[in-house]
Amino acid sequence: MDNESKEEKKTNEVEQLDEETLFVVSQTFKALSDPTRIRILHLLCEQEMSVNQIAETLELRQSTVSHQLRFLKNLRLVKYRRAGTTLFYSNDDDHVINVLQQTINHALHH
Amino acid sequence: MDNESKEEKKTNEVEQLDEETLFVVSQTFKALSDPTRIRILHLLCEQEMSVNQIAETLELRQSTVSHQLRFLKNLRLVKYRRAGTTLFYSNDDDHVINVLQQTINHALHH
DNA sequence: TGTATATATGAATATATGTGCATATAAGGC
DNA sequence: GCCTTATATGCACATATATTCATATATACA
Repeated sequence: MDNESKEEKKTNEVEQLDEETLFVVSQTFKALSDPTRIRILHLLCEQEMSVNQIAETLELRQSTVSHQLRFLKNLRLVKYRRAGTTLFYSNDDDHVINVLQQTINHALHH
Repeated sequence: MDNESKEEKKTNEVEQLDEETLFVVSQTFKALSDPTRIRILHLLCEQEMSVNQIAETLELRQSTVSHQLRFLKNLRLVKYRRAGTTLFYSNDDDHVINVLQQTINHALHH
């Protein structure tokens, strides 16, 4: 009989998720569960943008955008580069962006 | 010059998401943003299970599981089949399950 | 019809979350 | 240094969410 490994399951038994994995996964999806954050990430898929540009494009308050960018930054989903007083934000997690695009396309074509 | 279509973007301009798409996408990710629902869906990936089986396996109250299953059922992420007084729940959306597994694997191997 | 078992539901509660206002910080130009 | 511009942050508030208890519903069976 085969030895058990983390990647395999026993007969008829599903491995349970450890707490850390559960936390990371739920946090990731939480980032994608808010319409404002989805709009921001969708913008940043294709180009980098300053906080004010994002706010103007999406018709949101500057503080709202800044708050959400902090959220996304903490999860390392976005990064920024400074140019004077302006911060240009951009995508920093291809896996998550990919998952987002997949799901958007799935929703659009249905 | 090419005509514009819903699927293409103008030069340097990202198409904005319509409200319905935004709602569907955010709801989908909201379903995956809670640890309890993740655990339930992860269980149901591989096998169908009754409400009580889920509750026992995950050490949750019956009512908690039932509430979350209703949530997942409303989004058509799970379905059930009746056998007497017992309801066997199972996965009903391969796309979402796929996205979940992808992200779990991404989290596990990092 | 009555009882047992499985599941669903409503109300209550504690907690999390998103947004806006006001203000702080930071960088650049004068 | 002062002023302007861009962004971040703390607080307050309204709303959403997850869980629990108690109870309702539904099916099977004697």
